[in-house]
Amino acid sequence: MKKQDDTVEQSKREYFAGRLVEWFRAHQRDLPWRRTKDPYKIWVSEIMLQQTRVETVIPYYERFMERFPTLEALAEAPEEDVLKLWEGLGYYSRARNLQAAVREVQSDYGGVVPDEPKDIAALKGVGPYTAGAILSIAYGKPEPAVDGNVMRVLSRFFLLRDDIAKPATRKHMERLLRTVIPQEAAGDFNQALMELGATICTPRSPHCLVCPVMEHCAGRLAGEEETLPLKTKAKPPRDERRLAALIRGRGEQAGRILIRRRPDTGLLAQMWELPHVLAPADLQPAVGDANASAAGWALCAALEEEGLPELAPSGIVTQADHIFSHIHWHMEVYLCSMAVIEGAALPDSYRWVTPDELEQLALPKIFHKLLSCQAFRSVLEPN
DNA sequence: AATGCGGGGTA
DNA sequence: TACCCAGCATT
Repeated sequence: MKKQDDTVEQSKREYFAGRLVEWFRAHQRDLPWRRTKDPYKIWVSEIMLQQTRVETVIPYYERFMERFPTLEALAEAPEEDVLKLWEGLGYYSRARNLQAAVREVQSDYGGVVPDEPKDIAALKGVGPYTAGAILSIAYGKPEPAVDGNVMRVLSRFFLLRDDIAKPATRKHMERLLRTVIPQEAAGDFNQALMELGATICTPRSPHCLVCPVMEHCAGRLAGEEETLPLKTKAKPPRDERRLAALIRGRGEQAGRILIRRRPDTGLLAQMWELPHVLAPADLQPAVGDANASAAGWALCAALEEEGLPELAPSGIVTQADHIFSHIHWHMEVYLCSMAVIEGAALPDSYRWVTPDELEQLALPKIFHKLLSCQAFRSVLEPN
C-alpha cells in the first residue's frame, strides 16, 4: 500500500463506503440503465454519459435501445444509422468507436462483453473510467471508476488539494479508491460516489446538510467545500468566422440543395453540412451589404478552388453562432448561384439533396439551426 | 502532459 | 458569463 494512502485512516474509509452504499440503496434515482445488468446496455449508457448530463442522455438511450436492443443488433447495423441516432449528442467519435468495439466483441469474444480489466480496457472508446464502470456495475468487480463527480467528492471528503485537471490526480484517486471499494458492493459504491456528486456534492453550493457523509467530510470541516476541487482553467475557444454557401439546384436538381460530407476524422467527422470555408484573414468584418458582397465573392472563389463549378453570390441569407469546447464559429450563409448544374462534375463529398433526404442524414446542431431559420426556409420556398 | 473533440444545463 | 458535465484518443 502506498504511503500517502495511509494518511487516511482505515476506519474513516469504512465509514465513507458504508454510509455511501446505504444512502445510494435508499435514495438512488430511477434511471433506465439501472433497471438492467446487461453489460451491453451498461456499456452504451456509460459511453453516452461521457461529458454528458443524465437528463440529456435519457431520451437518446431509450431510442438507441429500441433500435439496437442487443450487442448483435448494433454490430450488424449500418454505421450511418448509428451516427443518425447519435445526432445532437456530440462527441461523435464515441458512436463510431462504440460500434467498432461492439463488432470486435462480436468477432473476438463470441458476443460476450469481456470481464477482464485488460480486455475491456483495450476496446475502442473504453478508457479507465468506462472500464471500471462496466466491470463494477455489470460484473461486480472491485475496480475504481473515477469521473469528474468522483474527483470532486473525494477532493472534498478527504481534503485533497491536488489539481484535478492533471492526469496524475486521477491515478492517485484510483489508488485511494482501491483501498475503499467494498468487495461485495463495488457497483453500488461507484454509482453512489457519482450519484452523490450529481445530486448533493454539486460543483457549486453543495447540499452538505443532507449529505450522508457530512459528519466526517474533511473539506467541510476545513471550510473548503466551496473552493474544492482545485482545477486549472481551460483556455477560451478561438474565434472563427466561417462563410457557408446555400446553393439551389435547377433543372433535374430542382428542389434540391448542395451539401457535403465531412472527412472521416476530426471535428464532426462524417457528418453532413453546408459547404463552408474559413473567412480569409484580410476580409473585413461583415457590416452592411458592401462587406457582405466581398465575403460572398471570397466564399465562391474558395469553393471553386475546391473543385466546384463557377459560382456567384447574391446576398446573405442568415447567420448564427455556435460554440464548441475549443472553437467559436460565427457562421454566415450566402445564397450562391452555380453557373452550370446539369452534368457538372462535383467533388466526391458533395451531393444534391431534397429537404426530405436531408432529414435522413446526420447533421450537426449548427446546421440544424441554420436550416430551420425563417430566412433560410423562405429562400427554399418554390416560386 | 497537452490538445482535440459537442452540446447543453446551471448559478 | 463561467463552469462543468458518469472521458477518451492522439501526439
